[in-house]
Amino acid sequence: MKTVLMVAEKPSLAQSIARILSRGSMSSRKGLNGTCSVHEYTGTFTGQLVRFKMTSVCGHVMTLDFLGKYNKWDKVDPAELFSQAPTEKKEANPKLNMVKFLQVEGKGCDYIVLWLDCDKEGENICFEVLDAVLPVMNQAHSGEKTVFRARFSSITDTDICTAMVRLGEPDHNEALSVDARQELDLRIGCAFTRFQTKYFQGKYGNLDSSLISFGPCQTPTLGFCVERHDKIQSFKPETYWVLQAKVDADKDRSLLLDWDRVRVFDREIAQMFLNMTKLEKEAQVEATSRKEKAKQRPLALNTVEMLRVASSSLGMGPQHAMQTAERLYTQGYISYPRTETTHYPESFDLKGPLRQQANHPYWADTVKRLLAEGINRPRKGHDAGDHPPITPMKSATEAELGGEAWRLYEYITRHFIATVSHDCKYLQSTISFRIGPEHFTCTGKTVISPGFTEIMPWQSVPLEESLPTCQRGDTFAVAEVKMLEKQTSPPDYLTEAELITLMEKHGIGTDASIPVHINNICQRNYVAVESGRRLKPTSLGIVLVHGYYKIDVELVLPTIRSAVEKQLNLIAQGKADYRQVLGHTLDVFKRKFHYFVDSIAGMDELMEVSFSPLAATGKPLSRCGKCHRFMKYIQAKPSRLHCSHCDETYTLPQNGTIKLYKELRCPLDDFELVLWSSGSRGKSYPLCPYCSNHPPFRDMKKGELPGPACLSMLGIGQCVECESGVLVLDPTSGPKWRVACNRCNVVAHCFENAHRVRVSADTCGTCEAALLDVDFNKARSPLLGDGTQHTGCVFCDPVFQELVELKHAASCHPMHRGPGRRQGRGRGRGRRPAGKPGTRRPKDKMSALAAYFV
DNA sequence: GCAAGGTC
Repeated sequence: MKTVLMVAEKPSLAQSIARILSRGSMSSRKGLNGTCSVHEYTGTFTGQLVRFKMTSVCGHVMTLDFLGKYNKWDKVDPAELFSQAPTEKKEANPKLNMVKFLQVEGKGCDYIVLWLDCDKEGENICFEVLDAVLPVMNQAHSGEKTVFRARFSSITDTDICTAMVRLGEPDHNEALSVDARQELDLRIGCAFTRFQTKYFQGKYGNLDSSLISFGPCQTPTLGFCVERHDKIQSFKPETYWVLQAKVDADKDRSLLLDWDRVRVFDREIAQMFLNMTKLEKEAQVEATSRKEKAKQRPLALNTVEMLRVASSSLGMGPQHAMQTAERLYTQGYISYPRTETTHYPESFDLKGPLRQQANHPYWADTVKRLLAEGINRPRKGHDAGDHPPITPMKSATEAELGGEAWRLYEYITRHFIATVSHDCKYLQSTISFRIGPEHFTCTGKTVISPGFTEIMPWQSVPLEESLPTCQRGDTFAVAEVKMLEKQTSPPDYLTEAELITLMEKHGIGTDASIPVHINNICQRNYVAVESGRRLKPTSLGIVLVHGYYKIDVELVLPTIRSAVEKQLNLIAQGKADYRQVLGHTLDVFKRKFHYFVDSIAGMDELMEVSFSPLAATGKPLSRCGKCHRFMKYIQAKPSRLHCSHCDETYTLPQNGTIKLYKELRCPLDDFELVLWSSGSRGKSYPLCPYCSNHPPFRDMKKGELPGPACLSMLGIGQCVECESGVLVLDPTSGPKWRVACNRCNVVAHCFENAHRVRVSADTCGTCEAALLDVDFNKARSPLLGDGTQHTGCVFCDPVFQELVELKHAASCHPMHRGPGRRQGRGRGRGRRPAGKPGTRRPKDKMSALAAYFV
């Protein structure tokens, strides 16, 4: 029997589609990566009985990156990234082993049906799947078609079954347009980001951002926030005047009337209108109206609307809201949370999910009534053909979900119930008055039936006293006419919800990536989230955007993306050549880049105002090995040492504190050593600022710590647990002395209360580790007799063995540690494992250490 | 270390 491999874009869709096509009779198993499942069943395909294997990928299989050597920031001129630097496709998520998985499942299959999402990205993934799978599939008989594309617009029985009988072919042009987008984003984003970062980080010490990034989505996103900031800054309040009239309605009730002119900006004119009305005793009723109006129930919920409400009403950031929604989805409480669609397909069973809510403590009454009296069909929304709107799938209580997840679930559920409820109906009464020559109006609303506002009370029409009944020609006594002086007020900072709306309107990002872009500009310190989730740009964010305004405003305009996308669409439609569009667009941006580099002084002028030069930042810490002057320690991210005399900067390990280390100097380069430590219970080790930036040994990675020069004074021998680590004495750890591995989290506690511990120049005759020279405290010396000094091997010496206890550093939370590392505590009694068979270690310590790195 | 786009 022949086999048909079918691939969807994500595991959940593979399951839904397989269930529909197999009519529920399938057998399922997990794939080798533990994430994707394979659903198998038999059926007919092109008139023959076949075995179907339905599985999925997890989004993109591959991602685009530069060849490794072009990722060295110090060695590559960012301008090269526009054309010279070659790119390669790498597995998007190596942990998932997607290519291997597809090949295991695809081996021996005869046909393939691609069920990827029906958008350009999905079309591109089709070809990623084919690249992986075609080489291992059975060879086709001559002329026989083996590759098919299913096109569907919703995940319903009819749509899926129709797609299955009308299989087509994957669209190469659409896939190419995505290839082009990937390459453009990569080349342009990385070139600008690297240039800006290096340029400004090399000049300013208090930027407080380890990266100064640029991107066709994130930069316009930041642009929106700064645009609002500028509006606030340049706002000039204006004074205006309004007339307010009050008439007597009943004995003890008066009505406030709104002026039909709303407001005027000229005091004298306002005064003139006041004078003309003030003398009038009566207000004439000119007209009355009573209209039944409706407040529409909401459209079914899609991702972007959910994120807006989560931010504005629940106070949850988009990234967090999305994570919470994903958890609710995987636990089965809600349907798939990433969708653009606000329309339920005709065949969608609305009553099923509603019935689930019929006994919920908070809304059972409303739901039961809806079920008994009949639900209202949801409004017609937009069908993007991806997934149904976000729908609660099973009932849940606050206790069950807890906190944030509950609040989001509650909103989703209330919103869903609202979409099948009736509109809110109310009566709007209006009375138009004339006082002298001026016209005034009074309106009032009374609810006829609350409809959906019952389940969404925050949307309800506010209760108002009803207006008095009257008709044209009636008069009311004027109680008062007065002139109020008011001022226009500036807009407030952009709310996250407003920003989402702007991004959606300008096509910046997608429902899945909008939260990521917002998160990026926050994390990079371009904007800060203020109360009410308003986004206030930082001085860095403002300087960046104003700099783009000065140099090349297109870099920050929202049209930067849509203009490129227009070109990409030509590729997708087959109207333009992929190579040509790519080459042309890269050429345009390459010119922009060179102009930007040439004009960077314009942005720099703005930087100077807000930030201090490297030389003026930080405090003197350690001496430079070249000029022997003090270098300054700059604590702001990324922490580093700067020698203003040599104009050199040396980056330091992050996330820890740096101190001077005993004024010792590195024997290789004469730089003063510094001591890095992380947290109170973490590790610490000395390092040479020069060695760790300019590794003296081949193949030693930059930033690998501590530098071998320092190890030469403190290294003891190979780690007892990991392959490549070196055990290093932590010379600051006394009186609870420690020896720690420079790679893994092995820590040995030893020689408690010893006065002094030093690494000796001699090595152990048995295991070749460096000997330790220990001065014990006289009163507590473990040595026989009254000796206080002992030299020996920490692994082999019988005296020392009793004094060494092996542990693991608490530098990271146990939850995040890999499984193999938690070997518990144990006394480091055993001998150090012998070297690899057949390898003889050189005696000399320096060359022994070099052997680890070369 | 960088982009944006999928998804877990």
